[in-house]
Amino acid sequence: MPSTADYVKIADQIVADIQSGKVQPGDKLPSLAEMAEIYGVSTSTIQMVNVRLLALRVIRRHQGKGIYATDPKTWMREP
Amino acid sequence: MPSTADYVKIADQIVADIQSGKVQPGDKLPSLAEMAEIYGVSTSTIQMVNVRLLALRVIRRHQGKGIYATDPKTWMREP
DNA sequence: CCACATTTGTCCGTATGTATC
DNA sequence: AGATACATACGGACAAATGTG
Repeated sequence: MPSTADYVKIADQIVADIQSGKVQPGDKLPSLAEMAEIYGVSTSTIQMVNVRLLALRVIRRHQGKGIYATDPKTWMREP
Repeated sequence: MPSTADYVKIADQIVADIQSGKVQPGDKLPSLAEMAEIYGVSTSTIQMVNVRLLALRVIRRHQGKGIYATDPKTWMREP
């Protein structure tokens, strides 16, 4: 049984939080350091989460400001 | 002008190579070490490329074997 | 305008694990 | 058993953007 990687699990969790409305589009997510603390991983792992979520357009990053949730309507989806 | 990151440029180039037919679905891509050599970056950067391309389903990775191109018809796309 | 702290952005090197050949 | 190759995670270094004082 191939267990899912931490960075995929964390990314999926964030996706679920936005889809459920727990996190609203435009909301600022915790900082890199805070997320590393929350999920018990390094900031490097959180960066992989961000690369994944950015490719899917689930988040937008603004250097020096923060990371923000987008509208699920704009997400990438299967063909 | 925001300069694009290396890992995004490399990922986009691989996407273009598949879309143009230069790389066919099912083709094996160069190994991590070879790609790092080809593009003049570290294997860590190539891993970021893979995280991005995997999220978009442009590649499939098979541990111990290699990395393979998928059919563009199965890629993620905008809504 | 300048100095500083905070935060994200990118890249690198390394260690360890797992799958394949 | 050994070599090769991908998979994941970590820590560090430096840059760039922002906000505050």
